Amino acid sequence: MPNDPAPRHPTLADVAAKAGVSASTASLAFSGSGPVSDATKERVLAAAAELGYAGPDPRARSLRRGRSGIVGVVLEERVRAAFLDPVKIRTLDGIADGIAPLGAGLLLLPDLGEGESTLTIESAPVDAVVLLWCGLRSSRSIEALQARGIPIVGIECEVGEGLPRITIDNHEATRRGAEYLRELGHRDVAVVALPFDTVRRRGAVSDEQVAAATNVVTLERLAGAREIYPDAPAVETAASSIEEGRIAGFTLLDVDPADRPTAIIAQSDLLAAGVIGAAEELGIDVPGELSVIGFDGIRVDGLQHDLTTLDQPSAAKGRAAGEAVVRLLAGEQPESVAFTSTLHIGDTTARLG
Amino acid sequence: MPNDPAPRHPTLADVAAKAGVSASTASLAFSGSGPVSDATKERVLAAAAELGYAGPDPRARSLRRGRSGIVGVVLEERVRAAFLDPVKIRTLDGIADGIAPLGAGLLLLPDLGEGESTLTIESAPVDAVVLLWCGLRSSRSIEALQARGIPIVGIECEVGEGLPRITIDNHEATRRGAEYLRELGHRDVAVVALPFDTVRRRGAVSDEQVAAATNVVTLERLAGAREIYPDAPAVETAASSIEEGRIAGFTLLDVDPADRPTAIIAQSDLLAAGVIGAAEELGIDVPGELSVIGFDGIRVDGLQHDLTTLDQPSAAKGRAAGEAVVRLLAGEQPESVAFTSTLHIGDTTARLG
DNA sequence: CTGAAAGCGCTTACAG
DNA sequence: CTGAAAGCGCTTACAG
Repeated sequence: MPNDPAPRHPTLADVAAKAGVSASTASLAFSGSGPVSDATKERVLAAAAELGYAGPDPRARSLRRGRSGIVGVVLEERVRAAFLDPVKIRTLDGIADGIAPLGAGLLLLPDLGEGESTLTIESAPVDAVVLLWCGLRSSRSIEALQARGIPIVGIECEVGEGLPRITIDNHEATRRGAEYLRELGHRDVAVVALPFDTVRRRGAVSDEQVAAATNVVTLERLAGAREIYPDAPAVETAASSIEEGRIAGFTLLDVDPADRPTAIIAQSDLLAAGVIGAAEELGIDVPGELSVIGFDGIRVDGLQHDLTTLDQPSAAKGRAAGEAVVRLLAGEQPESVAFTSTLHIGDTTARLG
Repeated sequence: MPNDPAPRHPTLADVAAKAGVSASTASLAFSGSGPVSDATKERVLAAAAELGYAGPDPRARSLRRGRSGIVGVVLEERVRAAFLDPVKIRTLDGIADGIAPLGAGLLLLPDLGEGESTLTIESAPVDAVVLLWCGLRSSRSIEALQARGIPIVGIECEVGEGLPRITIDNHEATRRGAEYLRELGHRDVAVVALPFDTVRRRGAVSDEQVAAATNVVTLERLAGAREIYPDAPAVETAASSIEEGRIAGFTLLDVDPADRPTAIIAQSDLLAAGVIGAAEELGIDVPGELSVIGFDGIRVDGLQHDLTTLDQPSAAKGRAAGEAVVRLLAGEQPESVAFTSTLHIGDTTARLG
């Protein structure tokens, strides 16, 4: 038995034919952007209803119009990962808010495609793109987008000359946090760092690794800490998560007490929560024996402490990015925006000794 | 001074011309899906590089190929709202996981467009769609999608005959929770309900309103509670949030103590957390003077209690929906999936008196 | 108010 | 291995 012929769906041409009008007129009847007599319009709509025509095909329309009504958001990794990180969620929330006037859809894309058929920034039908904490390989994608004339906004991401960037004071904020630890008398301070690279590793970080790193946020925050503590050792994590913080915490804390740092600067609140968890498991009192400082200012699920942290305006960052997209699409040239983080002093830091 | 002519971006035809080959050959050089000599391919790529051609236009490609590589997720309301609800986030996470084999992008769409130019389900270039807690007006959209032959999966949503649905046991689970309260000796029980409709209201709900309601989840959970407590009054909220729960809590609790319920069945954990907050503000002890039960099994930020709740597998629901999408796109006919919730007994419920 | 024509940029049989 | 042709489904000037 032969296969059924693929059920072809009616097109505007079919509707036009059925209604006895030209395709142009039928088009006008649907878009409402031209003068069509009520009678004709009615005839077209009736024909459409009869044929089960559901309106213009979005693909054809976007090709013809040159716009898809979609704003892409490029995530560092798998789309899934974004839903596990409260900072990203807040930022996405802000972006959605910022682009609201556009009535556009939000398309979540991974930074790199894995298979042949994977939808990537380069192959996605987007009108504009927001890059979120972009990694190394984004630079190629950025070139491709620019070649195609697609507006780009970067959040914590070097998008290049003349493109708006939304940033926070990673270096200065961390420096301020470190300074606070110094004021509390701490001398032995270690850093639990975000990933340095697209390649995910764990463990102590050498100077060579730092020199070769590409994750700007990680580097800026590390540099801020080392402005106060030039010799602070750093442990790399594979992601911003409580579990990764816990692993790094054990690396730093499950040693001879004499070799233990008295304070840890974690580059995210999730990492800080993990460090605190590790300390608790090892019977190390926070903040009595160990001070911990985070970054982000989110509330971490299940954490019984009021974390000392650098509170950053995640939603505002996203909103600013969304607004920049709106302006770019309107042909304007929005400025870059630099936000400031605030040191929130909680109960996870204490004076030494 | 006249405007600059809009800078036209190079097309495949330009590249082909420059390379001295036909458009078909140039296309093959990019897609790699046909036999092209290495020399020719190189020439094409060189021409592309010189012209700054970044590869085939996604819009044209998707029109021609008939697929966009995008899966749409339709949210009840504004896209923003989804990022505020942990249950939705988890479900989205599951969907992203489920469709991973597709390499598709995830497009977030509001249930209803507001402006003329708004991207809606009907005007979005999607290959398949997941409807999340769809409301009343989804039915029109569903017809439109079906007319266009786009596969649909519903999560807690009546998508119609033959289409796969992912559900949980809303009625039975709530009934079980109510039964537990009855076992604890409670007689005066009230329900704090999710919205009954697209139109958002607050306050006591009449039988007429129940009869006219369209939100199936709300109705099923209410019916489950009333199977045990047929006369349980219900208060409607405008959304699933702590603040809405707090408002409803005051409605029920800020009255003559003799008229107060001894237990409240909240239809979500966020609502339950709000109710508990209201009780605390009113000096009513939970669970001493008031038992509260939620629904979802999420951890609520800042809630100091271990909430008694009906734990539902949100991520698994999303994953099942994603997997159903994959099967539909492969031409298979996936089954509907019904999940079961578990009664988690925490410390917000206690024996009466 | 309506229609004929061109074209958005690509891909895919089909010949050669 | 390469090219000429048709066409995906629509919209938009341009005439009438």
